[in-house]
Amino acid sequence: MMPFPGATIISQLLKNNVTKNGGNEQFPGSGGLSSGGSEVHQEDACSNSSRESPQECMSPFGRPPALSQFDMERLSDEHLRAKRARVENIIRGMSHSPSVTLRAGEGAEREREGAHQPPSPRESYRENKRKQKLPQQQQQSFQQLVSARKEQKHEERRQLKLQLEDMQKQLRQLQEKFYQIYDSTDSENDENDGNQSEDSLLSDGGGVRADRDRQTLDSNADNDRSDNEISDLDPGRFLDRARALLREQTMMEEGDKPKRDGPRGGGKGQGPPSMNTEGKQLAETLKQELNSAMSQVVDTVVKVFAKPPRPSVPQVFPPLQMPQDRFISVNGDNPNFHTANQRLQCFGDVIIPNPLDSFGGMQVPSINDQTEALPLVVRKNSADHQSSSLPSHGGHHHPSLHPSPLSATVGFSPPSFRHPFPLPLMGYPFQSPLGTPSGGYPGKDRSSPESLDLSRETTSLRTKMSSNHLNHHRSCSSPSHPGSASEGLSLSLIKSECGDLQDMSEISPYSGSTSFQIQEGLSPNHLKKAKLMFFYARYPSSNMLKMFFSDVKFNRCITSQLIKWFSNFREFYYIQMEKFARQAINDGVTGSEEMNVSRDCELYRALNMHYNKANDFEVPDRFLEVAQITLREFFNAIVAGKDVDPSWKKAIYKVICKLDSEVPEIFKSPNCLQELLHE
DNA sequence: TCATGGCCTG
DNA sequence: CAGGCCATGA
Repeated sequence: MMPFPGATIISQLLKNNVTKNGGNEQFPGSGGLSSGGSEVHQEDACSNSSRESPQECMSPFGRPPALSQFDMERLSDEHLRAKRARVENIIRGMSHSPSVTLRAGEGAEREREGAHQPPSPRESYRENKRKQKLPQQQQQSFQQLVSARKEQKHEERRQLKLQLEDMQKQLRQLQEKFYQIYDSTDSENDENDGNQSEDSLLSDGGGVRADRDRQTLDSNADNDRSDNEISDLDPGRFLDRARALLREQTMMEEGDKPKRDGPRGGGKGQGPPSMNTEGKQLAETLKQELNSAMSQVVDTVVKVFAKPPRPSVPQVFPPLQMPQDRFISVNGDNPNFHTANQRLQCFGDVIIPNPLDSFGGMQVPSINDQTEALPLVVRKNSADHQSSSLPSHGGHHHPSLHPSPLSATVGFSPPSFRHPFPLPLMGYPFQSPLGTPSGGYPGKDRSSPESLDLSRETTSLRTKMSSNHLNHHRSCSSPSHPGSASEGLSLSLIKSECGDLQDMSEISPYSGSTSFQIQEGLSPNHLKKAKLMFFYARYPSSNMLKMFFSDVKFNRCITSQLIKWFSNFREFYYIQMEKFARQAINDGVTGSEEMNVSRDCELYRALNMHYNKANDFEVPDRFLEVAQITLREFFNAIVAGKDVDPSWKKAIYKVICKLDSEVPEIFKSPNCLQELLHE
């Protein structure tokens, strides 16, 4: 509703009626409204009732434009005035009727003292509601009435209220008049009419919220005669009907008694032709329309008067849950862990736009069909040929070459990286291009480091993007040609590959620094390093881990986590072994010696994908041997039916754990990743 | 009792 | 990959 509904609504209501009536008819009760007072006898009662609670009329708003606006409207149409005068005469005549007076008085009485008769549940609820509102309204009003000017406005609003009350009374009287007409024509058969009109009075006197649908329902419930069609008819048409009805009534009273039969005299069957049904319908519909209009007006005014003094309703503005709470709870006692950016990304359910989104429409390389023909495990005699036939040694993969169904999922990168470690992970020398290797690694000859970061990350990206597809065809044999790949890729792509690493670099105050620092947690790079170490050692001891992760401040938790990592690595490793061994058996392999593990076979690819996803590390040959041994162990055990024993794998584990080789010294360097991956 | 590994599950 | 649970061995 608008800020000035009290007045605006009324005029609007009347305007609508004028419009509906084609500008020729006027709302019957508007005469009383326009006069600024009431021409009816109940004026005193109405005034008293409204003055008794002046605070109810107060409003913080300015002077309602109702009167002037209204008068303008009235004066603008002389014709309407004439018509209105006619109706007012009727009303005046009605007001002398005892029954009308009584009922109108009851209406006023109700406002003053409450209902003498048991009110309908709806009305009693509404009245209680009103009474509950009063104290707050008074309180708020006194706070606002600090100046005489406001007092004046207050008075004006009260006047408006009075007018509304007058209008209400007149409408009631009009209603009553029609009920009377109806009663006079159909008195003996309609015992419900009294209650009906009473209900209408009760409901309209309170100004319940104007709900047309509800009123229609109520009307239908109260009265079976009510026709759904009727309640939807245009009020203007009913005003016409009302006048016709009145004319008819007058003529009937003056002249002879008309016949009660009529072509449409069905239903209750008593009454003048077209009077019985039409009168009922008219009464019904007019009642509803009046109720609706009155309820709307009164309710709106009351609502407007009541609303401003109560600025804060708790239910309207529930306290916002501050995201900081969640942040604190998430990060516990280490609020310095995240930068502001990081904090944003920590709001688990909040999607933060990040550079990774730039992949949205990106396309990934398609899967090479040739991979489907790759042997599960490379048979002894054919291994070399298979290997040499692969076209993509150091292959160039151009991401935009082939659109693929994968593009949809690949492009949807996770919006945030969840740090698995509760403690700060600062200072780990990840592969930042700004970092410089400090460890003197007497390594093999490497390719020149220029643009190696870019190419390496690009290769990694390529791998990562296709990581969902095990059969993705790519170079398996030689990670020593990484520099040739696609310098054209944008930096954002490269950054996306770093993904979690990038997050780490963003939050680390030591970002770009080569200085080492003992860390209190394991970083993603530590994980990567551990995976590479797995190529040498499947069962590293805790002491060995401490040696190779010297940049980590070891405690029980860190050790357990590292051990757990290797345990998980082994789990995956053995699962793959068993899977491929069973598959080989299903494929008809009869002897374990038929199986070789080469860099071209699927088993190796699966393993490499897991431990060396970026394929930027040259897997030692020894690992292939161990893998082959493991595979054959599984094969033999399964063929021998040992897998019926629930602990049949333990024997294999015993064998495999002895096959660990020494981890190269370079892994002891905290910068080993940079150095290793530069090869 | 602790450390470790395996298994299962989310 | 991590957590929980259990079994095992020192």
